[in-house]
Amino acid sequence: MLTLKPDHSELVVLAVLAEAPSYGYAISKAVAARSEGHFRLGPSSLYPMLTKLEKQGLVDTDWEEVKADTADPDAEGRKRKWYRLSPKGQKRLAQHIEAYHRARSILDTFVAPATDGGRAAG
Amino acid sequence: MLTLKPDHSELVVLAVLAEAPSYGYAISKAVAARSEGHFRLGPSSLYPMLTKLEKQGLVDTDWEEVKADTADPDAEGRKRKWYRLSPKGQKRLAQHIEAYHRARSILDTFVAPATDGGRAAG
DNA sequence: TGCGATATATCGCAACCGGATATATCCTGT
DNA sequence: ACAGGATATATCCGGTTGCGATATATCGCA
Repeated sequence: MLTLKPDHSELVVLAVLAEAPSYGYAISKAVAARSEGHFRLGPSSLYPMLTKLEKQGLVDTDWEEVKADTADPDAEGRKRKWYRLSPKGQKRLAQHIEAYHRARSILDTFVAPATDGGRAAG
Repeated sequence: MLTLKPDHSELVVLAVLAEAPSYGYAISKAVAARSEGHFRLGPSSLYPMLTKLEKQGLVDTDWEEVKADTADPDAEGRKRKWYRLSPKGQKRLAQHIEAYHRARSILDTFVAPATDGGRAAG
């Protein structure tokens, strides 16, 4: 049973992370760049999803301290949370891709002008 | 700007109605049949949407009296609400299809293994 | 010193989907 | 005559999702 509305956002994020580990802000930019600005993933959509992915064990995380150019070695710098695709996440991505391909082929039959089968009224 | 999650249900219903006028129950069956059972549109999803389409003027409606085989001519039979795509609905369908095609081509670039452009971190 | 970009995160609203439920008629088999 | 399944439309409600608005804080540059 296919979902009529597959979670494209999750697919996209997992696909981006499949190429290389990344962090929230960079993922947001990467999605916009790769889609030539057609897809946007704002903070309010992205971060809750990343948290969800983390809870589900689809991604592993690490904090990076982006130290400022300061003399004080104890100074707290900007923090960057890196996300890596876990093996579980890779399997999930494969499932997403397969589901997307099936949904796509079926949707294509609806979008394409019908030749014979499947009249509207039964 | 593309929606990551286009309303596929609406696209499907409009596409079915583009072939021929139909009514709720038949649309539900047609969707299941054309998708070989992979897409399902149950009453609780379909009827609110048809009502929405009607309110937006995307479909025109007519009630059909499906008279039973009875002697009484005044007997109330089963009612069937037919939906026809309006010109406005045809335009909307065209927009849906165009949006779907764009979303599909972009999603394909995410799904396909990347060759060079658009690294995750930037 | 200030401002835009970087960076993460939550709140709350609206939309959507689907299970459960309600109502009523038609058709077929027994 | 009756039962049961198919036909046919419709609402209620809860879970999920997505997003605008908002909050906080640092970095880099002029």
